[in-house]
Amino acid sequence: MIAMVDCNSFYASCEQVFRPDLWGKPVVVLSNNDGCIIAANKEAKQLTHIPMFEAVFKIKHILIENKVTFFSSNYTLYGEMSQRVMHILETFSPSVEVYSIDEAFLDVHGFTYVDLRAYGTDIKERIYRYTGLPVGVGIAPTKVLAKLANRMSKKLPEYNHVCVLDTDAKRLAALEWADIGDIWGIGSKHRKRLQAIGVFKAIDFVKLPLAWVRKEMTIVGERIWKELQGTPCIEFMEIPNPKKAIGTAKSFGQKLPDLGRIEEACAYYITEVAEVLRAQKSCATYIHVALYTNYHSTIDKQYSNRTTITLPIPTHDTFTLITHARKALHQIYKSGYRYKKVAVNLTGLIPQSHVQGNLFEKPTKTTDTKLMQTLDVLNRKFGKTTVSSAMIGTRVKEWELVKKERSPRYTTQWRELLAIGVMG
DNA sequence: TCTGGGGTCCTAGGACCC
DNA sequence: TCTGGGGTCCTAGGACCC
Repeated sequence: MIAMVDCNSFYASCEQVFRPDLWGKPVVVLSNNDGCIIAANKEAKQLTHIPMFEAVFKIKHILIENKVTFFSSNYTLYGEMSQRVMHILETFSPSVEVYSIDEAFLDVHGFTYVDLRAYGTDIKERIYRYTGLPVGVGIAPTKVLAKLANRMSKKLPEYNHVCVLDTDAKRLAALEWADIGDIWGIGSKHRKRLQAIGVFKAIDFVKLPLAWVRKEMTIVGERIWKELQGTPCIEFMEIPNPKKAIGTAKSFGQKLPDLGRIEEACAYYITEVAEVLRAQKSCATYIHVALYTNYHSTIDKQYSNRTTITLPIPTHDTFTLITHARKALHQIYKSGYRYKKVAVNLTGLIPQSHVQGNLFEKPTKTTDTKLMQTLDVLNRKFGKTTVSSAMIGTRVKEWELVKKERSPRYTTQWRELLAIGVMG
């Protein structure tokens, strides 16, 4: 059996933990640049005219009319709250797969003498008591079914956020209940195609011939089909695989026509991704750089382009990566446009211990990590970009993200700790 | 004026190898 | 008339996840 634990409206809940005055009131969290809504709590979701991912400027009046509190995203806070939840989960099972910032699978096979419903309730209550975050728990024989159980735990009040599918009768009842689009791995495209042939419920889906599913939905669909029947096909991954690509593609806070400014942003993004690359002890073989104008705009001229550079020797050296990224940027930049986004991506990631040199250069030259190690230590201790390449510039970062309504980083900054007022 | 970001996996097709 | 067979690697595009 597998348990699936998922935090309710995670980002919004994190904000509410530190704001008791907002308990029971509608709260939403905005994307980078405060562009659209990416999370909403139960109360905000009940206001049906707040669609997810809608542009904020279009519905700001609705938010204000309904007294919805909105926050810029505060990933420092959410990341740290997530770690607290994951640490608690590790006390419940020797084997935990952290699936995303707010979800984890727990391996509970062999828990023969454990009452799984009581176990799930214990998880839910302990997390709430220790962190203030509400979660749902679904327990079932496969991951896809555990995901479904988790959904039922939240949607059907009688479960009270803990649902166990431990018999075939319960499994079939769950398949009768679930809409096809509710199934993990079936997105909007497949949902529409399935509905077109009369498949509306999960139970209809498992009645389809496997050959059809395989042909129309590839092996991905086949796995979902089998998992819904109770046959595990999706591996439990306690130790995450190393990343195959590390990239960043953030929109600028404002549109930038000037190559110099874009170079600074590009160097900054490379600095960020190179740090992640080194943390994983990998080196990159390829750098992809892409440049975009604002495709939503009807008044700006549109242009976008991308290019890939193959490094002579794979590296994780920030300075080498910046040099090549800059070359790539120069290849695709055209003047006369107002740019909105630059994207950098590192791929062809290999372990740093496996870097091959070429005829003219030894690999040690590009993976001599002492300088980079020192840089990482300093920046970790004294703050991001305490020491960095001059390419990121010293001017005001015009490209920086807009975050007008960010809450304090309550759990990671001494100066932003929650202050409790004393009456009288 | 203003519209997110970071990933994964799978398949088909092209280029190439022997 | 009629043109092999077995394989790898890479990329683009599609679909999905949170």
